Amino acid sequence: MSDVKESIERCNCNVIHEDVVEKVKREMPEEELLYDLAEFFKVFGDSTRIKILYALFSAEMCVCDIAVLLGISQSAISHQLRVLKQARLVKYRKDGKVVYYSLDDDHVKKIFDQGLLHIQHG
Amino acid sequence: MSDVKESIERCNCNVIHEDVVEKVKREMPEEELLYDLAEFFKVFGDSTRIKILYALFSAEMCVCDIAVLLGISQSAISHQLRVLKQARLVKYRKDGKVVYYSLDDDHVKKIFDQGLLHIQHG
DNA sequence: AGAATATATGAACACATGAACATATTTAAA
DNA sequence: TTTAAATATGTTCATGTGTTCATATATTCT
Repeated sequence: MSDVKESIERCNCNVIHEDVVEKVKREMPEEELLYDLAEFFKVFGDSTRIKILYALFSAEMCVCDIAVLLGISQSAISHQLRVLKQARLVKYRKDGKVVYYSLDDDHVKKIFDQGLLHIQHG
Repeated sequence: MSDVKESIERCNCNVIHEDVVEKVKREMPEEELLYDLAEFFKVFGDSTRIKILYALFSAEMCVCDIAVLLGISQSAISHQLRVLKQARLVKYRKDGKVVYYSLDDDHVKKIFDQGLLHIQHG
């Protein structure tokens, strides 16, 4: 029987600090959690969605208001609201034909603030 | 002369809460800042980069170590480290042929923690 | 100087993604 | 029950992105 570990992890270089790699491997969260985290941040990786979220920091808004505010088509806004909804970042309330969206998360503001701190290179 | 504002912002719906839109418009940060913020979060929107950053939470590592740890090619790791470097999230130190990477930001951990809090739906 | 090693880089390819457009759905009013 | 209005959804298209492969650069060792 050949060594499994050896066949899986192959690298074209030799400087492997085994102790460091093992230590880090033990401290790393599960693969799936890190995947989910990346998916979560992917939602923030689009300026249209960022703008929508920032708008909702100020007030609850209907789809049309957001479209007018940002100068983007209603369809595009609706598609992005869907993404934000799936990520459980916004919630909505219906009033007749009009759908009002608002924030559904406390962490977003903190995350954005930390991001801004980094950008304004602190 | 036609009204400029009118020609720019056109929407196929009529339910526009002018007061809300104006209020939000005043409170919104500059367009460019929001764009930069989206660009910043875009860096976190990839699981390979998330893994690299989490690895560096535990220890300084050379490129090869990271490649072995994550089971990803040296080339791919190097490309992603470049992205992280450009975002000023990691720094490096050369020791002969070996290049050691480490974190260059205090906000990342806080941002990740907030992200995890959201995921583990709090 | 030449060989070997660690990392970086360029090009190509497969895949993901956002916007536009057309259309469907839902609700209210006539 | 038509009609109109607000929003949602499906499709298409152009663009962006991550990985691989090949190769370049840099550094050490002989």
